[in-house]
Amino acid sequence: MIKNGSSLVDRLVLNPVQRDAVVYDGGPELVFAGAGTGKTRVLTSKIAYLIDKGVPPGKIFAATFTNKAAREMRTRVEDLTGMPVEGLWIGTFHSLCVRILRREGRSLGYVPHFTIYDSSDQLSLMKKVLKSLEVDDRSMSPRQALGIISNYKNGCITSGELEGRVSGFFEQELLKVYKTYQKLLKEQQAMDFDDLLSNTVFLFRGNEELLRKYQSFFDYVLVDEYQDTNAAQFELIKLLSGRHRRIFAVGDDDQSIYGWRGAKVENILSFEKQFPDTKVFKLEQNYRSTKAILSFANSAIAENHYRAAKQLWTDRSGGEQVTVHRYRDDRQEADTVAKRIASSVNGKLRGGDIAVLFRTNAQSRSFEEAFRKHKIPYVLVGGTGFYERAEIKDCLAYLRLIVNPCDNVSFERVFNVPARGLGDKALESLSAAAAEKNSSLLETLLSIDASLLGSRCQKGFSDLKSIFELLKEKSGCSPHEVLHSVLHLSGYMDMLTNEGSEESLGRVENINELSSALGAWSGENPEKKLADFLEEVTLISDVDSWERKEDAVNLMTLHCAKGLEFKHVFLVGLEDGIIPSRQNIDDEVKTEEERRLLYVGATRAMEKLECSHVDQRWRFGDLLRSSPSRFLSSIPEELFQFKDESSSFGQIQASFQSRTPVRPVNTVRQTEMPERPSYDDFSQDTVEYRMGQHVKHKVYGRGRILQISGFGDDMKLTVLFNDGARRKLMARFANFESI
DNA sequence: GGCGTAAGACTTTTT
DNA sequence: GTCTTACGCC
Repeated sequence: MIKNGSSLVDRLVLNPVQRDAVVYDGGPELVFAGAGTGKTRVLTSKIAYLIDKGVPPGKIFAATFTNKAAREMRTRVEDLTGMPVEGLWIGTFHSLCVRILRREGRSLGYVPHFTIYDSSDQLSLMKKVLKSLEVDDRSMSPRQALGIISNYKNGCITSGELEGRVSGFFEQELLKVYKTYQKLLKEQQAMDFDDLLSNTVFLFRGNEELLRKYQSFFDYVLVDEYQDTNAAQFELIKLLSGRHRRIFAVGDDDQSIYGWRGAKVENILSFEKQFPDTKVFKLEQNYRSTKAILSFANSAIAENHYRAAKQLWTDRSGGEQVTVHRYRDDRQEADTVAKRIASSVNGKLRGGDIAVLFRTNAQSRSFEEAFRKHKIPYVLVGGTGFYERAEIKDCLAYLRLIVNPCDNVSFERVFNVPARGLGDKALESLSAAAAEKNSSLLETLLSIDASLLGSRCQKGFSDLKSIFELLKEKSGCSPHEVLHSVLHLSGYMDMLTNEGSEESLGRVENINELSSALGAWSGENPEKKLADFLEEVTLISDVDSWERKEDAVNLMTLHCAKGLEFKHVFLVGLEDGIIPSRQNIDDEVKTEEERRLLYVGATRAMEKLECSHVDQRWRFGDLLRSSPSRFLSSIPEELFQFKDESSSFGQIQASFQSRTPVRPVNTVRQTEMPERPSYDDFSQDTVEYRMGQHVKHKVYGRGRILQISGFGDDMKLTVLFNDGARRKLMARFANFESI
């Protein structure tokens, strides 16, 4: 396969710009890599090139966006170099940081086997924090508090730094919450996702010697998807490459879609300022899509102002025209897409070559139903993952407690599962004892006489105590055996089998699946421990476990689709309020991110792109009317073909824009829609309402309309009144007074 | 003091 | 439509 004598760089299949980017070795380097321009190829070639030049793999730090990308890149590098690349630091920022924190976290007060809290664990902890601080839950919701704290952490701002900087009651309150939340995390030897990044930064900030050690430990710092790095990741990169400045970043500002998670497009746009003497390469030749698709995507993204100048091109001329379909409702949309897929799949085009991409997970439902109905195999990427199921989380909570007995969140999750007569009062008395001993709940339970806790729950406590005593003895066994013991000693399996319902049978099946997954994992990683399994399971992402199946159509969100490609792509639900999302529609910066999301979706397609929007969509059990996405109206008509299928005859219409006027934001007005005979009854609406409209109610006073749902006699209005209450009213009974 | 039922909130996107 | 929370019952 490999010609002897030729150097590796000659064997790499690269165009001139790609090649220049791979061999450049003169300091900071930024590669703008548009969609489909061979970004992964450049990155893997670069790593292979460095290794071939004699850089030990262990001296390369390469951050990718998903674990899947890391796995694939490792394999490709091994293919290119022809040898295993032991010791290469490649992974997501989160997993690379965990690796550093497990080694060095002691100086931050963490044991090596600390627990990683996922978002539901975070929520449990935050609820506890707000309760203990007696924060009025009307002024601050747990989610809101977590969101703000997450922003602080992504910016590496400690609660200490906030001190003295905050004013106002809410901020003072929040600071207390932030402090308590962090204090509890540390007491429980747990970190949330944000901590993994920020704590690594704090570790290096606070320890010059350690920083120097890691600065010389890594000779090269490579970052994929640079446009989606946040402030913490940026600082980490800067710290690690501080000595040698050998930093190589690849990204595409047009594909920055994680701003809501703290990612900063500025990182890529101001890279040259941050790292002087940067050499910039621009990959603009697209090898993925047809010209028709690329023109459509280019035109959509051209509306954005905040972006680096560039223009993707391809020498693949022509291709099938992009189509935009209009459907009556989301059911028709799903059904028609399913039918079209069924008829287009053949020997050359398999289900696995096709993807249906949507903005929100909720949209997947109608497609799942339609695919089942038409017997089309599909895989849904994401949604509620296996490891988020209650029974799986319960099992994992037991396992976590064996690894880390300080983990009170896990303890509270399972201390009465299966039910053993322990409730709030029992927890209260144990908590009090734990506070007195300055110890965790489980450790307290194990160390004290159960009879000291309330008389009523003694039996339960002594049962629980002996369960964990027995489990402790098993902690030296293989992870698989430990899980087995958990399931049987805790009574969890008995609980499910005794119940005997269909649901509990499903749960048993899931647990068996977990058990075999753990067994298989142990087989593949004999040297790894239970703690490693728990870590992997927590840091796993939706796409990580996705594998293209030959015949299964892929259903996923636009975010999940990043980095993937499919021959045929269906971009569905292109409506105002969906994309751009309702909560981002009034904000210019956020709307630009939504447009990039559309761009990401469109550029996933290789041969055929089919877009759609619907007139009405079910939401919360109500039928909501929608209008085509504003993004569509900025794309020149000649770049796509519009097909109105909302009346079931699917006649082709010459023009998109002339038939479907762009309507003002969120107005609900039947008459603005093009004529649709079957829906004439809408016009019976006698009163018109707008989102945001101010109204005055006889009883509740003044307020503002937040949402309108249903139509005709069923129209419901959600109104936020000035007394702070949110009420849902039937429009026809509302009888608002004139203002 | 725990357990079951009904109203209530709720959906953007995820490591 | 689904998951969470509050309340009343046993």
